[in-house]
Amino acid sequence: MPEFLDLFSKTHKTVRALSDAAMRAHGLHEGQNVLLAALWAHDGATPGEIAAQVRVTTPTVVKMATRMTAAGLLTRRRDEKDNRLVRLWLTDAGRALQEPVEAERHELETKLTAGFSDAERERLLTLLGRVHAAASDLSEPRSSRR
Amino acid sequence: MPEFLDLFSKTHKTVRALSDAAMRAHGLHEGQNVLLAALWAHDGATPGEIAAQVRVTTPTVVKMATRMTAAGLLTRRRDEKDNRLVRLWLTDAGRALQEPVEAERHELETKLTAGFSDAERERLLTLLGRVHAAASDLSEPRSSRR
DNA sequence: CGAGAAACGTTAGCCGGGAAATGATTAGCC
DNA sequence: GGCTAATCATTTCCCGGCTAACGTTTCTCG
Repeated sequence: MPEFLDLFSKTHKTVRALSDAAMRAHGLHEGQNVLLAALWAHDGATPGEIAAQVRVTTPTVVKMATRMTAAGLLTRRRDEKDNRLVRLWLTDAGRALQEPVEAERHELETKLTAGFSDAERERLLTLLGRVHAAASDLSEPRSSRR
Repeated sequence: MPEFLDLFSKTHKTVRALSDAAMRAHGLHEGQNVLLAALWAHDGATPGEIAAQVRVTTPTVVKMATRMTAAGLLTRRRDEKDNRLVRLWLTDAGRALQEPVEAERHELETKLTAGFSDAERERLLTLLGRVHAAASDLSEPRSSRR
């Protein structure tokens, strides 16, 4: 199996497990933190907006929002001016998670790159960034080519 | 949001989408290729063995095996000596996918690291490997510490 | 103004992945 | 030898993610 692909997915799996456990400690499921992050930055966003920003499909956001509403983290309300839109609003509980969750994620990041010098950390980000750019180009060949 | 965690998950998402599309071209769903790879290396393995090797839970393998059996990629047969065990055997169709699928994944890997010098590629693998090691240690603190 | 097009959210159905409970079979030990 | 332990696979139920189909509401254009 390809070296990079293999290592990359293995790494992702273990990192994801850690992230999952860290979020669970705050009563969240993996992935819900990114939806919350979108609202922390822009409360009252619509499912479509969030989906686009988080790079996920709208149905995914809708389902997560349903569960998170049931969990008391946010509320749904239709936009009064444009009744096609639905806006998601944080509850106090949802807002209260911002600081502890952000701290938790920052701590995880620190632990994962413990032992890295600033230069190494920088190199890793740069190289990963190039892979990301290459992957993005492959999935949606923007610009260039004629 | 943490820099590395963010970039890492974004990259994984796009890479995964590419991998998914590539596998779909061969009639597979994302992830099924790793199960097949396990069988290509050791036909007749049990769900538990595969799960351990692929770092996934047994139920996941069982469910995938059910679908892949229905798709004609493999067959289930209980071990004659130990009837608790179930052994998964490749069908001709499952075996026939090895070469094209491996080629496809190798090609994807090449495309993702296009433009990388050998040294850069090596650095990326090394750095990712360190993150993987750190994550593994965090999830199951083996050895050390007293 | 009114009908068709466009923009949104929602639902349904599938897949991979996990935890917990169940069921069957074998291993071990008194 | 028989009863309890351990070992496996399987089932059930969640969650995140995607695609496709659907229903509403708003736009737009004749």
